[in-house]
Formats: sequence, structure tokens, C-alpha cells
Amino acid sequence: MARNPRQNKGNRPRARGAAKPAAAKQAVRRIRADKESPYHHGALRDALLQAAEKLVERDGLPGLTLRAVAREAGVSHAAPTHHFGDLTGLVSELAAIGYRQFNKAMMAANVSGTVQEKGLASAKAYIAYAQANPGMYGLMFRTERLDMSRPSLHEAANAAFAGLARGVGASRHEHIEASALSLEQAGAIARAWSLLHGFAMLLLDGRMSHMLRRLPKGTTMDQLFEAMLKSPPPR
Amino acid sequence: MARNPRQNKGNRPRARGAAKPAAAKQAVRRIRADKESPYHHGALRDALLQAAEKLVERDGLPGLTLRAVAREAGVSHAAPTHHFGDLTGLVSELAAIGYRQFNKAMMAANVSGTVQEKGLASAKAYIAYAQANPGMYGLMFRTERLDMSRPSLHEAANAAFAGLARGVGASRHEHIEASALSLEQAGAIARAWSLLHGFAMLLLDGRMSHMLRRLPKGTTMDQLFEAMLKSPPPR
DNA sequence: TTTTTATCTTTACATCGTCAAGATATGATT
DNA sequence: AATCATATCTTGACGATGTAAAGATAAAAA
Repeated sequence: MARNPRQNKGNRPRARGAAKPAAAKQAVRRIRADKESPYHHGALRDALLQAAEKLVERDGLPGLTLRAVAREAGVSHAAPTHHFGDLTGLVSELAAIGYRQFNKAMMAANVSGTVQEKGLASAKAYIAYAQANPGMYGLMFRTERLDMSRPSLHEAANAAFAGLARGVGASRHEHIEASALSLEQAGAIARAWSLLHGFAMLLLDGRMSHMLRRLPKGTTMDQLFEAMLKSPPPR
Repeated sequence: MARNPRQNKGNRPRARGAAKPAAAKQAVRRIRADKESPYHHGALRDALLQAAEKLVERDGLPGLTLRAVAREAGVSHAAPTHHFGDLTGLVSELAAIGYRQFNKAMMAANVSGTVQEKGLASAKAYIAYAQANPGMYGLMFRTERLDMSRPSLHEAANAAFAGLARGVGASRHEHIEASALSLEQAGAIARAWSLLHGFAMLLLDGRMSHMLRRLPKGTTMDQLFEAMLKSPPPR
């Protein structure tokens, strides 16, 4: 895609069959010698993932490209391939990191208070994570670019689901084993998850602020969210 | 992106500065004369949108490219640009069509029965649309590729929101004017929308079938959905 | 010290979106 | 009816992207 308004240092490849540049090898050595390690980066994998997170939060999903990540990390455009195979690999590993961040944030919100207070705090933490990390949250639920068969992603996502199930179980004053659910339990989990995920997605897509404009002036997103949680089911 | 595993008829462009092919002009005329209209398609805009819908349902969002749409419609790769400006334009017009389809389906489900029955039928119709048109539904909520300032999209999306608000109002036995909401009303709308949108997205992303596997054997997605709707809020 | 392996670079290529310029048909004007 | 203007579509080009293949270099193993 040619819509990214960044970087354009005239890197047109040399014409086909042109002789290899004589001084290129030396130049590369000199340039890279200015940095820490000339060839072996040492911790490239992590550096690439960090760069990727930075990019997805700054430019959104369309800005997250293998080549942009490589540029950000200061390596050649094909370097990421060696560590992640392809774009799906990198995105999947990044999503795994996202799930771990998310799990951490949810755990931190679920420490003190009554069952009701913990539930509310967890719900707010869910939305807060999505709002603070819109790129990562979007990534985590874009299956088209995710390979759920990757163990790291699979595990992290499963842990997130188990945590959610546990939280819902606590609010129902029962212990939920995420591997075997009753229909009632699953309904409660699906309700909580759909409600939170739906609100988060609509929020990130700007649909909720559209709604906020129809509300009395000064109403905040937090108020709308709490009004939603308080709203009784139709009967 | 070069990840689309279709089409590869060696259309490498001619080398720079190569002479124009002598017989190309005539060949094009002959080929296109086999079809209805040689140059002016007549209804290319609609044909492109139809092709786009077909593609997005067949290959998902990544398969929806300007060039693929042009191929599908049998025109040159730059033809869509004239009608839609750019990819965002085409996607936005397609999303507008999606919202109109969606509105139609929701209206059809909201005709007979009690208020409760109409509400349930509408909820099921919401999910049914998403499930029957996953590509279109995904499109409609991918803001990154949508230009909401386009009148057709803006209007169709607003109509969808108004319909939803009306439905929620009916279930509360009150008339809702979508342009000015109370916090309570907005909470109820946000609740219904988040619940349905969240479930739809999780369903399309395969998360719900993951959950279904943890349920007693033979449990259907419909049962899970109804269990969710019946599930009481935590208190 | 030599060999092997892992890591990174270079080069190449098909695809994509988009722009610019050309070709052709349709409609309007005279 | 002939000419012109405009809308529609094609061709060609360019920079960007993902990815594969082959080369270069450093680290590890032998």
C-alpha cells in the first residue's frame, strides 16, 4: 500500500543487473559500527516487538508493516522474517504480549473490596485497557491476521478467557472451571464478555462518542458506561 | 500486499521505455467487442460494488482490493478509481449498502408479536445478519477504512442507529428521539448495542465457538445466545 | 583452529494503491 | 449533421509492501 505518509528516502532499488556497489560493504560496516553491535543485534526479537507495539499505537494497524518495524528497529527490511516467519507471525506474537498486558491489568483491578466492587473495578479496567492501548486491543481481536495455533498466543488468550470466567464465577458466588461450563455459566460469561468487548469496540470505532453527542452536555463516557451497566435487561 | 494466493498471469509491466505494443489497441477492441459494450460499461459502478461484496464475502477484508474488484468486473485496474476516488471510497460505499441491507433485515424482523417477541426477533435478526454476511458486517465496523463523512454512509449508519434506538425505546414502552437522549435511555441503547455487537464480533472471530466447545455436547450457538440474553446482571 | 549454525543483509519479484496521460464513447451545442 | 465538451475507461508508471532466495557475517561447536 502506498498510503503511508512517512519515509521516502528514495530507496529505489538499483536497476536490474547493475554491478554491486563497491563501497557498500565497507559503508555498512562503518555505519553499523557506530551502534552497539554491527551485525548481531543480540535482542532483535524483543526490539522488533517493542517497535511493533510503538507503531501500532502510533499509526494503527495499517501502519504495522514488517518493513516499518524493521526501519523502526534500524535493521534491514527482511530481518523480521527470520524471527517471525511472516507478518502473521509478528502480529500474533504481539497479540500474545497484548493478552499478557491485559491479564496483568485485570488482575491488578481485582484485588480489594466486595465482590460487587471488584466486578465494577474489573469492568472499568477492561475498558481502560482498550482505551489506553487501542492498537493492541484491536490487534488482539482481528482474527484475519492472527494465528491462534501459535502456542504463545493460544496460551495468553486462554489465560485471558480463564480470568474472565473466574471473575464472572466470583460475581455469581460460585467456582467456575473454564474447561467445562454449564449453559447458565456460559450465558453469564458471554453476557459479560459481549457487553465489555462490544462497548470497547464501539468506543474505539468512535460510535460511542457519536452517541455521547446526543446526551445532555457535559455527560462523560464513564457516566455512559456506568449507565449501561446499571441498565436493566428488557422484559 | 503479496499474500493473495490467486491470479498470477505474469503481468509484469513492460520494461521501461519499451515501445508500445503495435497490435494491442486492436486486440483490446476485439476482445471487448465480444462483450456487451466495448468501452462504456453503462452500470459499472453497481457492477463494481456487486463484485466487491462478492469478494469480501469470499476472501474477507484482505481480499477486497481495488484491483481484484476491477478484475472481477472485467475492467482495467484503474477503473474503480474514477467511481470511488480511492479504496476508502469504495469500502465506504459498500459499507453503506451493508447498513441498508442490515436495516431492511431488522425491519423485517420487527413486524409481529408482542413487544417482547419483537425484541427477541430483532436481536436474533441482528446476529443472523452478521453471521450470514460476515464480510459486510466486519466492513461496517472497521473505521480505519471508512469515511464517515460520505453522505451515503453517514445516512445509512445513522438510520441503523435510529432503528436500534427506536427498538430499545419500544421495549421500554417509551418513544425515543435519537437526536436527544437521556442518560437512562442512552444506557439502555448502549447495553443492547454492545451486547449484540460484542456477541457478533466474538462470534465472527471464532471466540464463541471456542466457548461452545466447553459446553455440554450438542449445545448450539442459538442456545448460548439465548442463555446470554436471559442471564441476569450481576448484583 | 576449523566447521557448523544462527543471524542479518541484499537482491529480486509479484502485488497493491494511486496518479497522470491517453483513448474512446456519450451528450450537448451549433 | 458535424463539432466540441465531458464523462468514462485504459495504459503506463511509481513507490510501497510481503516474501522468497542467496549471500555475508558473527557466534557457537567441534
